[in-house]
Amino acid sequence: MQGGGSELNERKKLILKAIIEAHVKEGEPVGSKYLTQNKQIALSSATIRNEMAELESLGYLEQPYTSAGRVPSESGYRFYVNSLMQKYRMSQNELARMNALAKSRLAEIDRLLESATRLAAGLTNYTSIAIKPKQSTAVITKFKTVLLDKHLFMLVMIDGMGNIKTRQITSDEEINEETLAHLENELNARIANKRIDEITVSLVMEIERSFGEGEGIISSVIKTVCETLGEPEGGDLKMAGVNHLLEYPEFSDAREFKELLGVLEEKRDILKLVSDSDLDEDGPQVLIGSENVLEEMKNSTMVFQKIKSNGKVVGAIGIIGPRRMDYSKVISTVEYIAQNISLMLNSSLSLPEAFGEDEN
Amino acid sequence: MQGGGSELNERKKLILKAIIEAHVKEGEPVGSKYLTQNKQIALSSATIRNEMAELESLGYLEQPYTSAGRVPSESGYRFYVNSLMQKYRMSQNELARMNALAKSRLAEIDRLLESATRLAAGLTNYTSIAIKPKQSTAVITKFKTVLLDKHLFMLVMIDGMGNIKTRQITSDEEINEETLAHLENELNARIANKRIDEITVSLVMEIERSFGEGEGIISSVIKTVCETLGEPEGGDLKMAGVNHLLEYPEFSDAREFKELLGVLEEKRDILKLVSDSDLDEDGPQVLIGSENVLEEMKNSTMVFQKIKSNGKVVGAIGIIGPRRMDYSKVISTVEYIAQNISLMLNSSLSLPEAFGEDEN
DNA sequence: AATTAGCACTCAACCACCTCGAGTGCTAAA
DNA sequence: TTTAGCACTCGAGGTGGTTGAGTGCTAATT
Repeated sequence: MQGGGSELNERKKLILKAIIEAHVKEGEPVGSKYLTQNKQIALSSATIRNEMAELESLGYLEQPYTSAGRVPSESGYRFYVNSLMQKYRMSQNELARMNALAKSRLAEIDRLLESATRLAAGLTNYTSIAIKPKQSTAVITKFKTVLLDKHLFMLVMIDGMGNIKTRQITSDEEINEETLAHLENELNARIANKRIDEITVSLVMEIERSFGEGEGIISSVIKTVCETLGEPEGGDLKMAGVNHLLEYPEFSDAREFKELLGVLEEKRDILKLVSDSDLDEDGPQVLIGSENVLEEMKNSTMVFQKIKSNGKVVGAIGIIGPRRMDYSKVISTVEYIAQNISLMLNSSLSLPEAFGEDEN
Repeated sequence: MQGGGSELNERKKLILKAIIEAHVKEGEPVGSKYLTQNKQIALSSATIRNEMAELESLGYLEQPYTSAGRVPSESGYRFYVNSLMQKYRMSQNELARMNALAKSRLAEIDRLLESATRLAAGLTNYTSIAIKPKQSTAVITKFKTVLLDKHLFMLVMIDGMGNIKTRQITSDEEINEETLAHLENELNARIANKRIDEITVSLVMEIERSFGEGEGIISSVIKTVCETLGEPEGGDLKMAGVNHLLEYPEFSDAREFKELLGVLEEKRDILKLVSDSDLDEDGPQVLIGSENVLEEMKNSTMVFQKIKSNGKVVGAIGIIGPRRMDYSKVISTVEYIAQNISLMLNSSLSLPEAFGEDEN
């Protein structure tokens, strides 16, 4: 289905490329006559028709109905992306907007990803998503506490991946700095670096015993910790530019669009899709139509790239649109943004290896 | 346009109510014959027709075209909501789902609102939004710092409204606990309780002077603080169940739906709409069609209620759907959820009044 | 052998026309 | 005051015809 395309001579490649680019631009089936306008193809419509017929029997083109023009098939797009496509040249304006992101120097990955989605959606006119994978917060390596009020404090947890999570916890009893410091020590001594199944009742009781009184908060703290460890958690998905999709006739069918929207809102499936994808692949990944496992996306294309910080995947940024998509532009954009973010994260001085060897 | 409806006799009210409820259920214009099936209305179709004609001339009904049935007008819905509607009785199942939210005991308003939107969308089958108003973080009353790593720390800021914001800040130089404690003190002494226009360069220089060395971080800290104060910030909008809207024929027109989606994504306008609404109104507020100022929402209805914690508005929860909406159910749902959340927030022991008099 | 002109054929899109029926307003009878 | 009866309106939906872009095939041309 995908066999390298070495069976295609140069002329077929030229025609296929022209058809795809015309179709992407116009959104309509491309006929033989239309292609004769193309200066690169100095052939009569009849000859082009013959070539098109062959390209169709090879599976690269499809005909919506007899006597309509041709439309690229999934394999057609795939071959185009793999072999035919030229690199997209960014305009000055586009470059400027991307670089503005880099200059913003947002430290938190959450806020950075949010800006990145908005940017990607704005540049491409498709829907953009940003993903933080559901990394298993297997253990918490370090606890910190901050007293906010007599009855309220904040628990800061740093996990093995260098993620920082905060939760606010209220207490009926009054809390003072000492109690909190004590709590912090106990947590770091007894709970830190333990998996959820290693947090036993006796462990909790030990902590409670070490508190003379004021042990009221402990159970809610432990509950919070366990929730943080246990939750499928982390898996977060932001999106922007959903409304762009409605500009494309492909999504004028409400039912289909509703399904896609449902998947995007549900988040779970998309997160899985990205997590399951080839981990070692550093560059942009392109899933065309049914290459997406999800039934609801069989008429869409997703382009995404993982974002690495110090060798670890910390997120991904992607674009979702119709199968008929400006692949060249989208792929370049995703690639450029993802690379920039990775760069920004790496330059803001490494975190991970520094953890755990610190004090505690 | 809206005049109390005292001009309507009981029979007209009965017919108007029946028309609206039939139209909400069926989604199509309601004819006089259809209404004769209604046991409550023991009249012939001809009589009903006469009444309908009068209701139309009073502005409560509209006719899509001669010889179609009648459709409620905006004023019709408005009158229905104000005077005709009966209280919706929740089913056991619905009550159970709402109470599950109350039991979750989420402390942070963000996460609470997120759960609430999902619930509201699920219960009503419309789109639900949750809003945190852009309260002017005019001043920060208290700073806290947490050292996370040699080159990274977290700045915790508590503003006048009791909101807690955290930002991570990286530094090229190494940071130690003492530097950080010093920084915290300086911030609390010099920056706390100052408006953004009161933070002068000389103030910053004073702080820098008080640091022998390691003053490298100060500028980025101040920058972060100013960003936090200056940003329109805070205004946050979550939504859920957008795809539900596509089930209603009202939104099958892609262009219109795209506009609504655009407004929802842009967030700004919706936030403004809710912020501008009657502050003193405690109950649910219903904006039908063009009662929404936004052009894009003139065919939609928004029902929302503010959420108060200790007398202050800390958010709102709402439903957006077509004008033809199950008002009774939606209003009850919004009301119930909003009340529950307010209750939860109040029961988790007051914050605001405790701030500022603490230490610092 | 490869290319092209020519031609018959196909089929969605478009339009004009028609029928159907739900629903109306009005009038006159009950 | 209510209702039966009737002529009328008008969108929805179906039919049939035309148009034209596009095809595949064949035969002529290079």
